Amino acid sequence: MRPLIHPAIQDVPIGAILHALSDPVRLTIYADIVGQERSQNCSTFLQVQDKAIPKSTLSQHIKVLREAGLIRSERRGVESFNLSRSVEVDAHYPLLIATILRAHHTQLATDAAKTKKAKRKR
Amino acid sequence: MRPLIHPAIQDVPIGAILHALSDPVRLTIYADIVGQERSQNCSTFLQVQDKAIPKSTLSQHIKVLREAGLIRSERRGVESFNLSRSVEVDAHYPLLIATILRAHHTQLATDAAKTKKAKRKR
DNA sequence: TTAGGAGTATGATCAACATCTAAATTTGCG
DNA sequence: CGCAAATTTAGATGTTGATCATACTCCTAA
Repeated sequence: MRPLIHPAIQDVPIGAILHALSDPVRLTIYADIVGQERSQNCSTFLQVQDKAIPKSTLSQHIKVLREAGLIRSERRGVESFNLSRSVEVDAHYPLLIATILRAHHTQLATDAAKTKKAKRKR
Repeated sequence: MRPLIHPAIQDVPIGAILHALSDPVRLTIYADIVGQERSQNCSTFLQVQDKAIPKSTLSQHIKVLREAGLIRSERRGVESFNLSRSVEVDAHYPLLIATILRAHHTQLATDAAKTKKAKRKR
């Protein structure tokens, strides 16, 4: 297996980061990785938003996040752990991650409110 | 011509915003619109980064920005002016725009430095 | 040493996107 | 009215992206 690619943040175009996080599945996974203190192994994400995801799909998503410089994947024995590179990203693009994640949470809350309102109307 | 679509910010998924700004051409155009106090007509952007862009392509990019809730297009006579909706976006997703634009500028600076260094090596 | 589990690579498929040319639409003006 | 200017739409094309099934590589434990 080829070694995993972990680019330096300066070499990652901002567009690649935005693209990586523009996918709802990836944004959810990434929010999870950042949120957890401990790093996560892949299998943690086999369920995203009540939807089962095949492990190959998952692996692709994680690859995109990794090659956007957002996470680091470390192999420990059989499994590999994914941890956020937010310190590095913050150093180069201050507040970027925090702001996007905040927007993500805002949206989750907004969506929940909408669902509630829709139910009330029925 | 159909009326232009200007969604409410709450109805725009964060992914749509990130996707709209993940394209380098669009990010450049958007940065320009936000940067200018006065709104811009389309023809302003016929040149982006030393590259000529056909009007129709430009129109598409502006449409994506508009439907991501990022800009407002107003027709005045024959032409249409584009202005940033940053106040509205800020209200819903605080700091999002400023942070992304800052990252964009950082990247421009970094790239310039790289080019300079590459030239020095020759 | 080998069976099994974790993750990755490959390749297929379908959808979405970026780009362009050409044609259509809208508006202002003679 | 009828033309010209600014922009949008339509249609075509090549590219990238998302998703999945399958096959593969590594590592570990029995």
